[in-house]
Amino acid sequence: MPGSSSQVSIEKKHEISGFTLEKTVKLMKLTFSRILLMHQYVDVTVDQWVVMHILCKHQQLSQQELGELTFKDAPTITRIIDLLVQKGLVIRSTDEKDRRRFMIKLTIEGIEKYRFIEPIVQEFRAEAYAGISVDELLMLQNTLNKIFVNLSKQN
Amino acid sequence: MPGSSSQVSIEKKHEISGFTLEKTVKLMKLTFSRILLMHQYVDVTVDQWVVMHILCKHQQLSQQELGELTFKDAPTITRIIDLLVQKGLVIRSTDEKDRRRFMIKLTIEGIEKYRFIEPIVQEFRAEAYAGISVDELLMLQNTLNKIFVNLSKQN
DNA sequence: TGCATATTATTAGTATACTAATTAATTAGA
DNA sequence: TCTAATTAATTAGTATACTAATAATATGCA
Repeated sequence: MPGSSSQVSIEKKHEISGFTLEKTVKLMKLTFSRILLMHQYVDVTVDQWVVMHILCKHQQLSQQELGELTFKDAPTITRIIDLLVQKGLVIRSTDEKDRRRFMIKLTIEGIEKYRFIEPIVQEFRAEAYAGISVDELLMLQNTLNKIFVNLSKQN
Repeated sequence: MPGSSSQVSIEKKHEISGFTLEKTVKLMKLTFSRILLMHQYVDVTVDQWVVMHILCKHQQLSQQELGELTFKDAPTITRIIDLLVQKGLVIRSTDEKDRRRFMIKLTIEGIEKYRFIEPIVQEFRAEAYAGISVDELLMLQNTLNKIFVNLSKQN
């Protein structure tokens, strides 16, 4: 019975909650965080590193741009930048064209620290994705993007 | 050249960071949280609801068991339970067999509230997973589990 | 041109996540 | 039986996420 089959599929579909997604992300972040902690030279958190990663890629960005690219809200960006400034890893300077805006960039020390951490990240990813083919990871990416797009329509 | 092909695949694999995973989870949680906020009767956060969900499924659990099943750490469980007790949604009672342990269960009100929220969750999931087949979601689940298992070996 | 509206960053408050430490209770082993 | 080791929950501290509000600045429109 086609209707019965469809009903079963819908119920099966709804069993798959965000729980698996969330706990996997949590474990990834937790593991990566612990790996960072093992290096004495490393004094940045996972999220601080994410910000540094984006800055290294783009050279200089406003806090707003940073927030968009890292998918973090403004107050959180402000706080992360505050901490990175304290650690001497980024510089916050005013934008000549807009006095409300700050431009953020990595210091020399920030770039060096980023470069030190990068291979650690690669190592971590190799472990996380061990035994998973590129095709499978691309499919994962694809499905996640579908979910993201679905929910972006809501916001 | 076989070596060259292998090298390209490895590089491609390492571009896929946890970023897509994390931002999707964040958007899911954020969207769900906003949907909950739209209902006046609902005064629980996403994470509080997750705890209630597990309690409804298992009737009564220790805090430790709750933490394991929700993948949350002990201090966080303590705080969430504190808030749920304040809201009159769960009861915390001592375990007769072990005086260090508390047993947690939903109140009548807690069960009612859970029942009220459940269809909201289903609705949310339907939106998040729109246009995604059951097979694709199962593959998603499968890949996530592989990552989880990979990293569980580290901890 | 002037003012209403929008924007950028910050502050404050609440909730959650993680580490470290502590206390009281339980377990394991000599 | 006694004690060292382990366990369950809590407290404290730091970091991040989200909402709401605010002040200063920029933009849009009459």
